[in-house]
Amino acid sequence: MATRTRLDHQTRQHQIVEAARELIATGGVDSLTIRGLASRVGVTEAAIYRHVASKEEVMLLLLQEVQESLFQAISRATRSDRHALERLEHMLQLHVSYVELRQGISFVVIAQAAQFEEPRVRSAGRRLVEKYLSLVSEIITQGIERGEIDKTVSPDAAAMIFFGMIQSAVTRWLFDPSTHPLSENAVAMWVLFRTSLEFSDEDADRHSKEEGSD
Amino acid sequence: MATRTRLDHQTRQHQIVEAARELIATGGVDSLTIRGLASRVGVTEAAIYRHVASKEEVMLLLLQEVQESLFQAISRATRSDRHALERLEHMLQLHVSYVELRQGISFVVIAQAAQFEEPRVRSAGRRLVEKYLSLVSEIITQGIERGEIDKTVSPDAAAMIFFGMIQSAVTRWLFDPSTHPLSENAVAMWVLFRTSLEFSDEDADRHSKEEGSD
DNA sequence: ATTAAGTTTGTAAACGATTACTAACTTTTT
DNA sequence: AAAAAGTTAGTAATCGTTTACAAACTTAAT
Repeated sequence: MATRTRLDHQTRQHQIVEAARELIATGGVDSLTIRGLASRVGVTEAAIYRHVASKEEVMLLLLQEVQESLFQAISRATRSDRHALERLEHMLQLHVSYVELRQGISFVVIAQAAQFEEPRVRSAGRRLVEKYLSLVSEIITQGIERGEIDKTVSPDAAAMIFFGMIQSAVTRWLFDPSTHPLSENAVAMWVLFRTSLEFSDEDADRHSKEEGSD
Repeated sequence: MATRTRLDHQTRQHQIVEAARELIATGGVDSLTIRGLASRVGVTEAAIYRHVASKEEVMLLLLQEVQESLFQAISRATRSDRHALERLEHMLQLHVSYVELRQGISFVVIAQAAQFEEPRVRSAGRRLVEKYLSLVSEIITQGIERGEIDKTVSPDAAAMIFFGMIQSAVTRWLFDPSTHPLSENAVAMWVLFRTSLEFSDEDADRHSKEEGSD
């Protein structure tokens, strides 16, 4: 029988990133230390450096992991065969579930990256935010082209409001999760926000046309 | 003249809080250290403890200062003789100016307080957010009562979107101030968001006073 | 098949630097 | 004189990181 105790490099690195995520989730960014990582992974501090160059790299890997897992989580909402407003609502719901599952780690990591001095960490955080905004903005742009969203809507501004809705909901939720349920607040905001994306009643005849290719 | 030493004490304490603000503004929350405070105030580290019990108290005082200065900054927009939408727009503008002036420390401090373990710091941050939301919510409620805002609007949800707009604008701005001007993005979002507060065309009682000036 | 060399992954122990904070003493203010 | 506010000098603890070394496994040469 082969010995299973051996773990390859990538697995360990992944363990480290996961440990980083758990540390931050339970104790905030200040709880992310090499000692804490070592303790949680179950090895010595020096062993951490076998799989990671520095604490800064842990932060970069974590940022990368957050980006991948977040976009993975909301990917189901981006199928373009649905109505734009439905996609956005679904996306909001998936995003909220993701935040709850990961205990608001994305918010904390982004806020931390924004005050980092180190350019690589900063730009990793910046790219994450910009990529998210682009995704939302694209859905809205497509919705306008298809006549599902009012054409006077600025896609970029709408994307920022969408992102901001999640930020404000998470902020409140981080302070007091029990009295500020995430999905409840998110839904309440969405109900309001979607009215600004929908058509005014003046142009109501156009929205009922059948969708045609090209 | 026999000036009270207590007043001097408060002056020094105020210097310390201001130094804390500057440290965070330039280098993030990690830059807030007793050593850094002492260096900026121009005294030794031990002298800091003559006016402040602990670093935690610095954080509490800073939270308090942020709350006072923020509400001071936006107070001009809360005069109830104006149209609710005008008040909100003015408030957004004043808030944005405040963030620019203080280099976004309100955002940073709130995000930090949200991940603090210490209950006093946490609840100080929570109260700040809740007080802000209440203020916005009240303006909207008043606007509904006066018939200036659609009565189907949920004041609490609208307040959270309002708060979220600032958060998303500041987030982007912290990452890249030059390419994401704060007020520009804020105005773009406001233009969109206000449409969800205004009346639908169902009630043809057309209010033709957009500016409201006499 | 055995041996030799190389790689990977771990350890124990320490590194210098920095953290928040304190005790004891001196200076300044009232 | 007494209180307030400053200093010097130090604490123990923790930080990220490095060094020296060893066991385990892989590969190559004999």
